[in-house]
Amino acid sequence: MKTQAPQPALSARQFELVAKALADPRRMALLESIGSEREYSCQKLCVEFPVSKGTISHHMKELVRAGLIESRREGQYRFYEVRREVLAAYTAELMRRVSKVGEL
Amino acid sequence: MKTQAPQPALSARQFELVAKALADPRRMALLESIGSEREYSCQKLCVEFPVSKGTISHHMKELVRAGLIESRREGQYRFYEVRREVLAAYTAELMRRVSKVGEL
DNA sequence: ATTGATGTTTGATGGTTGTCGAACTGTCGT
DNA sequence: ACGACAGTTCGACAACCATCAAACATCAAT
Repeated sequence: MKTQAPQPALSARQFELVAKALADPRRMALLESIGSEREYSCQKLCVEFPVSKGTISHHMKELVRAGLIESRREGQYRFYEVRREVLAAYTAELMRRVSKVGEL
Repeated sequence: MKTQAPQPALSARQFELVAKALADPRRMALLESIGSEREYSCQKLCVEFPVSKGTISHHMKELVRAGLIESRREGQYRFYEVRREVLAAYTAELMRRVSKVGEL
């Protein structure tokens, strides 16, 4: 019997991508900012973080690639949103992988 | 009201170390092997993984530094054990950091 | 003490990656 | 069409890191 809602289990590939994406402090900080509101504009990130636009763009590409962020375009602006289900799936898979067999 | 047992909250520093430690696939694999039993010898890891002793030692140092592994010496052998509370604290902190304010 | 086995440390190397600046693309007003 | 603003992409560079081989340290048994 399942006690948790059936998360869409990450592929081994995506698991790696998420882990890598979360490993960089700057990327983690970006993720946190975006997560602090329902959506977050790229422009706002560029103002908030002391790095070049190019660097922001690079990091966002990685976060999207990992599936942790969904991006939407609105005119000249781009908006980001955290996909918490993916993050939840990652943590679930993480705990699952280090659980002893035959233990809860 | 708290629904979860109060985990010993990771420091910002340890949070980074754990994220970094989990980012390398080899290190993750080592962690999984160790987690598959109550304890795991370094020797067994050296046999199981197709990398040099030096490399294993390096990875284990990182895992210990992150607090994910506890190591114990027994005669000429060294044994490792996963610290699941730390892993749990990491995932908890991870979810906490990307939760919107005023949302469950 | 000498040998053999287990880990650790060190130096070198090749690959990855975070960062910048600049060039480029795309969109909105005027 | 032009200029201003928003993002992306590219080339280069420095820092980091996974890996190896070899030297070193530690322990056990002969």
